[in-house]
Amino acid sequence: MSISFNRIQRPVTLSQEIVENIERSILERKLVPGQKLPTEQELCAMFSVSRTAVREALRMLSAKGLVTIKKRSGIFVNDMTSTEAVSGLGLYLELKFEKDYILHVFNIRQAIEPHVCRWAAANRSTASIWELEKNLLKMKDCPPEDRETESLLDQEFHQMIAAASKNPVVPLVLQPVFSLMPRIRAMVYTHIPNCVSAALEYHRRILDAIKQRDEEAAFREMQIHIANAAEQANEVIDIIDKKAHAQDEANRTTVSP
Amino acid sequence: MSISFNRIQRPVTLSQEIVENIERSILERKLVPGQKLPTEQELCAMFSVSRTAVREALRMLSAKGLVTIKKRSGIFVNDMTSTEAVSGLGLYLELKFEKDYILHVFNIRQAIEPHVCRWAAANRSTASIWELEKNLLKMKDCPPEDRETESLLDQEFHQMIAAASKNPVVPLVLQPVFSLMPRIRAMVYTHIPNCVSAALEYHRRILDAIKQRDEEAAFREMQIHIANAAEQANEVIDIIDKKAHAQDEANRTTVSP
DNA sequence: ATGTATAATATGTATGACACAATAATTGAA
DNA sequence: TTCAATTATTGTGTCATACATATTATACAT
Repeated sequence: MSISFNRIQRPVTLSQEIVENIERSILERKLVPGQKLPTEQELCAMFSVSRTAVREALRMLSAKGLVTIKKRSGIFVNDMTSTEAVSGLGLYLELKFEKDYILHVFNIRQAIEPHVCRWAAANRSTASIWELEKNLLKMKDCPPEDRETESLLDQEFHQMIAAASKNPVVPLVLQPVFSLMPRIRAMVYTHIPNCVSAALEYHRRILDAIKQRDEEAAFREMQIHIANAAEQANEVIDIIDKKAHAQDEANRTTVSP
Repeated sequence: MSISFNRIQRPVTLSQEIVENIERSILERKLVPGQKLPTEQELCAMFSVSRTAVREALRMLSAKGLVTIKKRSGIFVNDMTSTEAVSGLGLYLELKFEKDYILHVFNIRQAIEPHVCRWAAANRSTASIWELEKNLLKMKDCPPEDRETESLLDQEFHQMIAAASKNPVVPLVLQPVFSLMPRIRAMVYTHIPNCVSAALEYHRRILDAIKQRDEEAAFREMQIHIANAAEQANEVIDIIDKKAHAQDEANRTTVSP
């Protein structure tokens, strides 16, 4: 392995320095969420730099999700949500995704989600039960051919359980999984166009367990649900591999007759 | 609860549009990592906008980690790493951290890491074994009073196991956990200044299991290791709570004599 | 071929200007 | 006096221009 050195960028740009400065202020709670920052002009004066530098710094901060720029109104410290915090993940996975992520994702789901479900059973509020019931109703009313909606509801169900666990780190941990699922589902549907979803029944049993605060049942039912989904995913992988293989054969025969 | 709607910012700024445009090109692989983008001037011409708009767009893209701006040289499409992808997480957790995250993090670690360790035992390469051995040696040589280094090595060990699992989603999933651990460790050390770490022994047993490809043992040993760490963490929580309580009492008596 | 000096290039920063929407201030009506 | 409509002000969005300075390429000398 040949190591490589990165170029040394000695003098940081002004805008970066401004970014770091403001970022530090936010981290140190000198600037609190919702608070309005000084105007561009004032910032220019404070840092003794041009508006160019200040504006570029503010754009970077907004791209990072630390501030919100309200057009022609002002710059405000943003109350970062977990969703924004992991927004970069979506882009990353969009770029790096490949088909064997399907198995990897399901392995992880099998490991984590039953536990999360148990915690949900232990800590769920009545409000979350209500939300989950609503979700189930919507799924019941969803026409079987409307895959789009069904996927959304399925995802929502699992995310609501993550929230119901009352462990604030769980949604962060599961974010990569949830980011990848739409793509995985799309792949499943393109290769098994007329697969039938049994999500509704599984969700019903899971919700019942959570409702009754039956931690063991919640764990078990979620385990069963994910195992079933994983099985489906495995079938898809097989089909994709077979198709790829067939394609390969076809190519070989045409290339070297 | 009165809901509130956020203002709709219809006319997106020019720089935003440019960002979306270039972002799309990167996502569609029209621009590949390492590739140099046109110069600012050329981009101005292509989009028919001022240099201001282009520059602000480029700054946002660089803040998002999609491009790297080399000073006075050019703008290059960045090959996003998973670390960059979740860089926003660090900021978020810095802002949101509170003491009960300790328990939440350990709950999650108990749920996930044994599984990850099992996968590592199944899929580990000889290279990863070597790396893990090196880590263990360094930890053995680490003086017990050097908490800083020990923490780093401990974290490294767990991250290396995550990598050894050969599941590319695992490091992403565990990122929030690893982001929080330094802070948690710092808290432990401030409240139990002379606690003694038994990490070395546990790590030894874990590595042995992985080396022998003994999946069950790997699972079990990691489970034991994390359970032990969680126990310590619980003690710390107790101590903190007691201190807080004592402080509370003190305040009460001084305020209302 | 290697190293140095020069020129061309691209980004970094500053300044000034103006459009336009959002807010604040003012005015007018009930 | 209170509320609504109008006007004024403010602050951001965008453009144009200029120059500084570091990087890269070119040419030249050794």
